[in-house]
Amino acid sequence: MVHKRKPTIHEVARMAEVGIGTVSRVLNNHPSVREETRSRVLAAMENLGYSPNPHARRVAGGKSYTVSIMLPFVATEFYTRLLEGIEGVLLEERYDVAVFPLLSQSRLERYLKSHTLAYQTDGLIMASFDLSELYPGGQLPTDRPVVLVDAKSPRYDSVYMDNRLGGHLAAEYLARFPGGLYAIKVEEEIDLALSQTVFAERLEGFCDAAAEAGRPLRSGQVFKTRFSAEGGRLALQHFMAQAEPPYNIFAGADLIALGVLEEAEAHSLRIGQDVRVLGFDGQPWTATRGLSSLTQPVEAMGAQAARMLMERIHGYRGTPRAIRFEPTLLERASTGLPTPAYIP
Amino acid sequence: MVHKRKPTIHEVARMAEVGIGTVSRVLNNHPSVREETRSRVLAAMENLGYSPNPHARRVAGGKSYTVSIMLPFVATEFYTRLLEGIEGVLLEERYDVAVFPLLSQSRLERYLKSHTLAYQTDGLIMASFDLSELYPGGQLPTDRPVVLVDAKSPRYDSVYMDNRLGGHLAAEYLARFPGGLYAIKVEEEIDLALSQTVFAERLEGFCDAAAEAGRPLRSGQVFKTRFSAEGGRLALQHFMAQAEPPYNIFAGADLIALGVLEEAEAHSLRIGQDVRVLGFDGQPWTATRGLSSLTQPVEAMGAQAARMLMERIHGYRGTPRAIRFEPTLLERASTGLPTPAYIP
DNA sequence: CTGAAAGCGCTTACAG
DNA sequence: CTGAAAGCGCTTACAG
Repeated sequence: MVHKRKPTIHEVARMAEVGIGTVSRVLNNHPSVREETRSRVLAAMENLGYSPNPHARRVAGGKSYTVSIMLPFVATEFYTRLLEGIEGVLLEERYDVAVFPLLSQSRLERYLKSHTLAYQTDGLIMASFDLSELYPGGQLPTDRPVVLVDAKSPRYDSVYMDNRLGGHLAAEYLARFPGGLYAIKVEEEIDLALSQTVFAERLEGFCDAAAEAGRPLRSGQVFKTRFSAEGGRLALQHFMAQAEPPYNIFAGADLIALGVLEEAEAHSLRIGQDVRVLGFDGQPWTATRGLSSLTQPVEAMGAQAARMLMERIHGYRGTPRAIRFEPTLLERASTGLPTPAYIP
Repeated sequence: MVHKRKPTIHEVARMAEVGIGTVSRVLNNHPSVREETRSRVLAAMENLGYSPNPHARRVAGGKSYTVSIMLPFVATEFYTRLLEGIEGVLLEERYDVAVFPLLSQSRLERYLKSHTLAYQTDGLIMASFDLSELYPGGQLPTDRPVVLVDAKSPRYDSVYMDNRLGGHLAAEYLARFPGGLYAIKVEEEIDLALSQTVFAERLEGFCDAAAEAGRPLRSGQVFKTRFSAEGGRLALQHFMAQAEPPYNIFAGADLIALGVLEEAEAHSLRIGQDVRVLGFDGQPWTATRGLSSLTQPVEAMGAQAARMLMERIHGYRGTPRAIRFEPTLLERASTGLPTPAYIP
């Protein structure tokens, strides 16, 4: 496998019989290129298997055509889906993506120093960090455009989920069923200022709405655990030691709800009757497990954030915008919906 | 805060009263620069707050001065520590680091395509992937140097931990105590070919050595769970339902061992007597919890991998090397070692 | 040991 | 609409 040198803009220009300036113009979607010329250049690129050298573009143009995404080092499906959404629109815009999993705050600071890669990019998407806690004034030490996702700030464009509303919907829904109301409180062990509050918000919404429905939760009806399926198992054990079925459980997250399902099965409790459990997130796998869940359009949130960042990069200067997303309750077998007949 | 343009090599040259070529030479540690000249240039850089533009270096020199690290999107302390070790030596060598959390195989392939950032780097460190499963022939589609860490391959330099030995040591140690021998099997849910086998290896080593010691494990003495502290709690519950104390438990990972400790406390079992539990990893926090553990020099493994990669980048062409690291048994209160008196 | 110059692969006014 | 040329901030033979 002999590696011939990558073709450059010059070879493309020669083959398309134009100047290199023109090639550069089609590369950058410059409007003033005749359609006929453009397609000739495009054909030459295709033919040669040409792709522009990003480093050269950065030196010459002062732009990097890449965007940094900073997210907590927390390997949940949420971030996988979020990245999927973000990268989808960025790659379409021919932008590259550099992901920076933040393992600690010292890392954030290093990343933002001028000589590192992260700083050399054209914009920044930060996920799940409360900036006002990280920096006085809530302003990052960068002059590049910034968009927050799964977080809010008066200073930057932000895209966030209304987790409290999700908790509300959960309580209103579960309160309709016979039996006790229960909730699982997920402890967030993220250190430092990288604290997240999503689970706390969901639970608050749940407790508020439960009280409004005349069904306030006592402490025995809330079980605290870390984020794991096994935590859901422990929770159901705990509730079973307190009272008889049926149990109507708001798990706070799909993963936890999965554990509740597993433990219910181990005790031969009837799911959807003795135990009703409601997750949160709407992970793809909940469908096959028949798990009811408050679905989040995570990919859409990511895409939205990416689009707003592109607008900023392209020069938009308006005041910071905040886009709120709402979770949707999806009923399935785990809260009693009959399993639909299989229709081929 | 007015942003003045970053100083370039020209300004440094002028201030140091040398040519730009000389500045470049000290930047690259070229040997033929007089010591007096070098320090004059260094002083000018310091003075101006100069740092080289990495993109320009990449275009001009054809090198990127950055290394890609690919690792599974699994947020355990193991990877935090590994990165710490890798970045330590890389940053010292003035190399930048791009981290690529691999969320799926399709991502790996995209990353390795020629136009993306990952491909533009001078070398690649891959953590925890079994290459032979990912690619036929176990060879990555890149001509850059590659080093594997927490993995092995006949084709590339690799740095790995002898997990089986750790299991052995655990069994030999725990078999000395009165009471039954137990183990926790951690299920690895990593999808696709991104499968990991570390936990399986630890357990195999444990079971082999237990059998050799005349104490083979029956199926009731092994509990299967996902990677979570709550899994450790369930495990102890399970063992308690099988037999009376004492229990000598090999947890397979510190996080799981933590759950065992928590559950033991909840049942007022005496830790170090009724329950002896041994973790794996040697996480920093095990010290304060008095958890005995098989410690892994994770940072050292990372550093070793980084050094080997730098050698390759600098032109070393020898046959692939494999460096094996060994875990060390660290005794603490959780296996009965008396808590040491506090010495101020 | 060191300077001047050519060159890396692009972008972008400047003229036409 | 498009070409020729200057320039981005470096590296690296080439001469001294």
